[in-house]
Amino acid sequence: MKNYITTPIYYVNGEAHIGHAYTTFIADSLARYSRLIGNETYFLTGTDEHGQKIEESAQKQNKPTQIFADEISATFRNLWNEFDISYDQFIRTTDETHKTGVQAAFEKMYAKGDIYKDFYEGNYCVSCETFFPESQLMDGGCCPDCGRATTIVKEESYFFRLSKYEKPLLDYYEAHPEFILPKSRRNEVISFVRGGLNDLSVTRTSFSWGVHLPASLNEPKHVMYVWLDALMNYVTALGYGTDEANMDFWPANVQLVGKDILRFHAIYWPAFLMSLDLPLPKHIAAHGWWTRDGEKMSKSKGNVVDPREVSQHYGAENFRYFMMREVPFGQDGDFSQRALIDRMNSDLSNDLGNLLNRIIGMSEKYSNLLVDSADVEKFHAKELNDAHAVLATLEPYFYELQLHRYLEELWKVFSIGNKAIEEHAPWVKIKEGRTDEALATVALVANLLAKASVMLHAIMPKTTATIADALGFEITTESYNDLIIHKGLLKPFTIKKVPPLFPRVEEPLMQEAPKAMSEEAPKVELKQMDDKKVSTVAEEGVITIDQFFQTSIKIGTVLNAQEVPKSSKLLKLHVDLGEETPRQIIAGIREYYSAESLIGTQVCVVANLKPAKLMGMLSEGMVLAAKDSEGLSLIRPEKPRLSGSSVG
RNA sequence: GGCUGGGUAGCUCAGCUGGUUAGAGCGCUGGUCUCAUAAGCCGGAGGUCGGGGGUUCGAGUCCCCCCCCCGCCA
Repeated sequence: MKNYITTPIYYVNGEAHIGHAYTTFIADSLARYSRLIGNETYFLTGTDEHGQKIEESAQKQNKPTQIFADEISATFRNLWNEFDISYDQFIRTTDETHKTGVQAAFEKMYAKGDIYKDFYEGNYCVSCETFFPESQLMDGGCCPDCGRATTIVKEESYFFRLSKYEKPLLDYYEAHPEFILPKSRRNEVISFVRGGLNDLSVTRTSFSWGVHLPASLNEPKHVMYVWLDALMNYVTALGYGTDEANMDFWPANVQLVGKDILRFHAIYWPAFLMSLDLPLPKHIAAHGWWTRDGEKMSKSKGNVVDPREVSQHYGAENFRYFMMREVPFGQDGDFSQRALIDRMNSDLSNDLGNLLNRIIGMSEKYSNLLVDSADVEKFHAKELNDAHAVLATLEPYFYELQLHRYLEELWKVFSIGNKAIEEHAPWVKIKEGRTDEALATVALVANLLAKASVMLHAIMPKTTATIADALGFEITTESYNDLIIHKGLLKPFTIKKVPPLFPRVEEPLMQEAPKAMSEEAPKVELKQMDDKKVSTVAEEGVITIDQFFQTSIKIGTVLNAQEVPKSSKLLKLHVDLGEETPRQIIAGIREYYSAESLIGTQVCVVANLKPAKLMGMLSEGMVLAAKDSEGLSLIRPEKPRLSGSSVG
């Protein structure tokens, strides 16, 4: 079977970040898995280098555009090389073969009548390389995507008849429910297409850094729209429009994209392919974003995760394991050193690494490091069966891109191993003279580790190669067939003593990201939790003194305060109300008060409010504050009072 | 505002077409072994399944209303 896997080509307007790494890790894992199980596999990545933005960035740096593109492109390629990404080709849209291929495609679409010449007038955002209709612009004519100013551009342009493909696309989505993954994204695309598709302007005359139109059209002023240019890379890489050398890999099996560029890949791209009479890829798979410590990453906050830095401190494959294991495909993930460390310690050190050490230790003591599978089936048929049952369930997860589930299931094999050792206690058997039984248990675990390593190989290629080496075999398609498909066992071997593969990590190894106070502070209405209660109690806006005193307001001293992750509004406070334990109060005041500034100060707290959960945390009270258009002001005692003093 | 998806243990989530005491991993906690990376194994605590109505012999699972969160579109 032929299997073609692609990442998007990355735009060379900035350096690689965790998002690029994530996409590439997934794609690499898919490619490695595909090769392991014996598929003929082609894995493509590369860089997208055309467009006005690149031209301008190069000018700013006073560099020829090509040199600028060369440099940034190289940073991506170098990073992937450092990460041992197993790409078969690194395409660049400035490659001559690519340009030729795109021109061939353009010619074909034109000949078919899918591309025609007209005029385009509209508000153009240089940064996003996109025209926006008047109705979509923000105040002052700014771009709805990036917020930068747009300019009115009228230019001669060629158009692609996207409207013609509205119906065929909808039919295709309908007939191929697995085309767009995950499903939630599919709904978005369908509803977008149902809203109607306009023809797409696919050439520009306002700049020149792009693929020129085919000579046959004699249009030297025009260059191609970057997205037409860029999307075509997936087939020009296989030789479309040139030597066609690898076109038998088309259609692609999985084309990975970030959720931000799904629309281009799920609408424009299949429409282009239909126009070219090429089959559509099996899956367009959109993954989510990463945040850090619950916050969006941005350069201005200085909390961007540098994949190189993480890998230097924690190990590239550990990082990679973490990303694959932590997040269901399509969902956003959160990177934190704590989460990474927890994963490494509990999954890698405790379950996997320690298990290997256990059998190294035993075989050294009991059999001079010799491991023989001869008696495994005799004494451990059950464990072996259980493990094979687990291994047999794994494959679909990979095809569904559910790598986190894949790994979760795979880990059951290590659990079987750890339990088997416990249950059969080889150290006891040895004392009883039942050496063959003890050694069978060791051999069982060696085989479990071997099998699991094979299945983990796509995610952690180097680490699993080390394990395999220690267990006297090599991870290849042959050993996959032998150990997994045919449920074979390891030949007798001498186990190699290796130092712990995953030393436990106790403390964060990297400097923490600066805790950014939300500097943009969007004006959002604070949720007044008790608005409704007050209004129901207060008929006609008047209450009795008794009703008022139903509310217990007390003076509290803030002992501790910290930002609530994933929330721009909330602070978590620990407030002393003179009770045995301080109250935890989640207060929506973060936009106006920093956590530090509150510690040690006094506030007024509604003490008998029914506890409520905010962002999953219990809030045992409400801090009183006054609010107007200027913002929020906490109500505080004029002079310090004892914690717990009542107000009224 | 319109349309998706979702709100289940401290955290991250599983729970197919409604059916015994609602599950997993991590975390917490009690116990225990000693081959091992203070790892492993066994046990435990912890959930009015967002709220309210309804259908049903029976609802986390179906219907209606409401609240909240993410996303897409306006």
